[in-house]
Amino acid sequence: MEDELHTPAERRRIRVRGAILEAAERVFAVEGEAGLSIRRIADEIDYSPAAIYKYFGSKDELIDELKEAFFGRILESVNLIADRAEPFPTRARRCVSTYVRKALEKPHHYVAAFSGVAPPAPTVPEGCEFSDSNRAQAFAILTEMVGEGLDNGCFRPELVRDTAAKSIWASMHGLAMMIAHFNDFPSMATMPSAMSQDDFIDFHADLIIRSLESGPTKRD
Amino acid sequence: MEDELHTPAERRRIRVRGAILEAAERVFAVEGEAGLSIRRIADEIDYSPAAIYKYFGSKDELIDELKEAFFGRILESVNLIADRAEPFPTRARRCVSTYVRKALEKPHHYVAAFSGVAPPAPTVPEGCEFSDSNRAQAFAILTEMVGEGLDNGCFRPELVRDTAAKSIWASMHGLAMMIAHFNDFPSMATMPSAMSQDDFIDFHADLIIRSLESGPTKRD
DNA sequence: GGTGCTGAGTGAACAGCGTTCACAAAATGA
DNA sequence: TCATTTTGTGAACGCTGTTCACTCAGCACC
Repeated sequence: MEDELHTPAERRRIRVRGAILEAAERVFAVEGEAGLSIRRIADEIDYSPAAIYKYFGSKDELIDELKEAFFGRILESVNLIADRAEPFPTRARRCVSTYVRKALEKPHHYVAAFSGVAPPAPTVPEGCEFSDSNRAQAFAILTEMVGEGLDNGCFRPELVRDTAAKSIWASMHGLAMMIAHFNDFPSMATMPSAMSQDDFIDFHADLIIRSLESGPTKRD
Repeated sequence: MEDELHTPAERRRIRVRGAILEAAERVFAVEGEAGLSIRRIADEIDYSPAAIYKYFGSKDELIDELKEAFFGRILESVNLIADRAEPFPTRARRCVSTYVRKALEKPHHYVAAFSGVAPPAPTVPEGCEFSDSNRAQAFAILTEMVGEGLDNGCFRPELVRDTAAKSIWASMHGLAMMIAHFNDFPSMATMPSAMSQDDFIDFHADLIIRSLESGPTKRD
């Protein structure tokens, strides 16, 4: 909680660092990873390109920080919904739809966060990944939710918490990626008459949760 | 079916073009989009970098051809399963799991195919996309399958074919992306004891189809 | 057979990229 | 005030995609 460091040098440093991140964030949100270059950031904050390397070890390191911060904000929003007092299966559905909607506020960020390919061997990652903390937190929210559904009998008892949680994550991640990638999803060019994007997110969330529910489910 | 063009010049041209694509495919599969450069391809086939531009308009054009070919191969495999005589809900599940498994045979290809972000405005795409033909075919397979499930009463009658199909696509796409991105999915570093990757794919496929089924579903 | 012509292939160059490095300037601690 | 550390810079290296003037081989036609 004691974020305020007092020496002028330290305050100056985090201010410049923040300016770099903020400029990068701005460019990245609009033009994506392709439009973001070290020289571009340097122009934006009126510094020389080399200066940025006094604050970040590499471009990847800088971008990773952007991605993780954004993903953290998504999790924050989902957490807010998860803790809200609301009847259960509805709340679960809202968690899913909130995740997707939050992710789509900055499609470039979200897609970039998942765009690397991890190597099969246990070597150091090539594609940039999430910190274990973010992965773990995303995962914790979901397992907790599944656990709740199991406890109150809403979900099928034979389900394994962790496994079901990963399945939910995969499915909602897929929708976020689809909409981010195809600007016209779910309408799609070949099939113009379709559900609105907002309605589709809710529909998808319903399907995801429904796949876990125990009894024959009925909706209002 | 009359692919054989007779003039030596024409045959030579498609042979060189094929060599370029084959070299690119090889490098791309192992090192991904990052490791693939025009100069690298040129080295691989003992041509000058400029020569490649006699066969492809740009690097993006070349890579798009790789991606589409790969996605086409995925669809081919899924189509084979979809047409096979097999009891229905099982066949539907197999379509989903086949899609995921095929996609994961070349993770770099699959991830790259979905890595661009389409602009919100109806301008020309910035991220590389699928040809409408591939999108349409992927979509056609799924809608047909959903239609079959609706006809034989296996799926809930209130479902809309196209909407349900898109939802399936999103969910299975999500799993493919997850496994491609996190090398340890679904185990994951923080939670090592978990289902095997193969079993998880089947489990996920089961959940996806189950979310569409009408009655209380029971499995063997 | 000689004569254009079309297309394949090339080396050199351009602009941009991430990154490094020796160096100047400024801020800091004594 | 002096020494030291930190901050910022310009120039360079090696890489990238792409273009362009150029050469040369193969083909059609008279």
